Amino acid sequence: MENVFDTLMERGFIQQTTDDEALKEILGESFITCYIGFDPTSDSFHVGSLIPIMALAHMQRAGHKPIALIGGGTGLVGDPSGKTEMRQLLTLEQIESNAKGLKEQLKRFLDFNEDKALMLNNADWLVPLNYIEFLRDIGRHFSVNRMLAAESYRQRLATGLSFIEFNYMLLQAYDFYYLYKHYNCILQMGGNDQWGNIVAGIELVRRMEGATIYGMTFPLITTATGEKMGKTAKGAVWLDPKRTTPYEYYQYWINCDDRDVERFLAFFTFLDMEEIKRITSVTGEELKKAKEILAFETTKICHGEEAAKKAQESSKALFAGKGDEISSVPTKYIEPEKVEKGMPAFVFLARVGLCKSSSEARRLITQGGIYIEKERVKDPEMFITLDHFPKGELLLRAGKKRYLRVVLDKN
RNA sequence: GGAGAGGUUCCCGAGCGGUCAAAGGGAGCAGACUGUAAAUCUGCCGGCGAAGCCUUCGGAGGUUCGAAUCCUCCCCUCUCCA
Repeated sequence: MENVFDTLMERGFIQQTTDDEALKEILGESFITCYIGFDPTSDSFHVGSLIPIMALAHMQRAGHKPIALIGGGTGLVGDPSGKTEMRQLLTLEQIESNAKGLKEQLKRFLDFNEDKALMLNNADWLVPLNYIEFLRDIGRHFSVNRMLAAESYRQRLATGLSFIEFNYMLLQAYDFYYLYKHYNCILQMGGNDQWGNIVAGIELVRRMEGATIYGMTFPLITTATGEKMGKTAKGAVWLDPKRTTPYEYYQYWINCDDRDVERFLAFFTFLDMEEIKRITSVTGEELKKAKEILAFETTKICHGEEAAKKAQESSKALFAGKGDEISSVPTKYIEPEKVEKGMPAFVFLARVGLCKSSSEARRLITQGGIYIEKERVKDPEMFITLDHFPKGELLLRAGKKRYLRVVLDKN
C-alpha cells in the first residue's frame, strides 16, 4: 500500500511537519493513531474545514486510526491563534449541542465502526482539571518567554491578549499529551495556524515522557482569486444540507475558477492523482467536464450518491437544457389563493424571496435580470396570475445562475 | 485616574449647518462578451404596490425654519501619560 505521507504530499496537504523523514518512515511501517482538533463554534462544518477532514479520511484509508477531537473544553477558552480579536466565549450547552451536529457530519467522511476512528471531546478531561495541580504538573514545563515569541501570539500582543486566551496553548498541548498517554496518539495535524500549539504539545510530551511525537500542518488554502475557501457573498458553504442544500453545494464546486480545478480535485475528492491529471489536462471549455466531476464527487462524499445525482440532473436541466429533473432546485411553496388575485412582478419576486425587497426586484427587472420560464421580464409591473402556473409551478431566474422554483401548494 | 484622537450606509473612507440617501474605493448585484470560468466594459448598489413619502451618519436629549455637521450628557474604540 502506498505510504499516506506520499499521498498527502502529492495531493498538496502538507505545509510542514516536525520531521518529514521520521514521520514518513513511521507511517510506512506501522499503523499509528493521529488526531485533529475541531472547534465546536457551530453545529455544522463548512467547506473551510474540509482539508483537515479529508486528511483524516486519507489516514484512515491507509489503515491508520484517526481521532477527531471536538474541542468542547478548549472551546470554553477560545484559541487566539490567527485571530485579531478575542472570540465570543461559548457556553457549555452551546458547545455540547454543536458537538452533536459535528459528529453527525464527520460520520460521512470517516468510518467509526469498530473503533476504526474515534470521536472524543476534550471537555471530558479538561473540565475536571484542578487548577493548582495543572499549574504544577503542566504549567511548569512552559516558558512564558518562549510563548510570547510564538508567531501565533505575535499579532495579538499588539492588539491585546487576555489571560484566558494566553492559556489556550497549554490546554491544547495537554490534549496531545493526554491522547498520547491514553490512545498512543503520536501525530497531530492541523492548519498551519496551529503550528505553535502542535509543537507545544510535542515538547510537553518530550519533557514529561521523553518520547518523540510528531506534528503536521496543512496550508491555508485560498481560491485563485485570493478568497478564503468556502466563503461566498451569501456566507459560508456548509456541509449541513439544511443550510446549504446539495444542489447549492454542487453549484459551489462547479462554479470554481479554472485555475482551482486540479487542486480542488486533489484536496476534496478521492480520485487518484493520475486520473485527476488526465481530466484536467484540457483547457478552455473542456475543463467544464472536470468541474462537473469535481462537483459530483464532492457532493457525493458529503451528501451521498443519491443527492449528488439529483443535484447533477437539476444542474444539467437548468444549465445545459438536458432533461427536466429540477426537484432539487431551491423551491418555494406558495398558496394558490395568494396568487389568485394576481400581483405585479416586482411584488411577486419580493414575496417569493428571490429578491430581498421590492426595490431590488424593480431594479433587477429594469436591468433585465429577471426571467420567468426562460423569458426575460421587461416590466416590473407585469401582472403575475395563476395563468403563469400552467403546471402548478413556475421557474424563476435572477441573473445567470440564481434559480427559484415556485410551486403552488395549499397549506 | 489624567491628556488627546475617533465612532458615517456590507468594509475602507470623505463630508463638518441647507444643494446629503451622504464623494471616492473595495465588495456585491445586473447587463454585454463567454464556457454555469477568468479578464474587460457599462449600469445599479436604504426602504415603501413608487406619487411623493419614510428611516439612516455610536446612544439620548437640545439649539435652529433646517443637523451626519453646532451644544449637553452617556456608551464604545484607539494613542499618550500615571
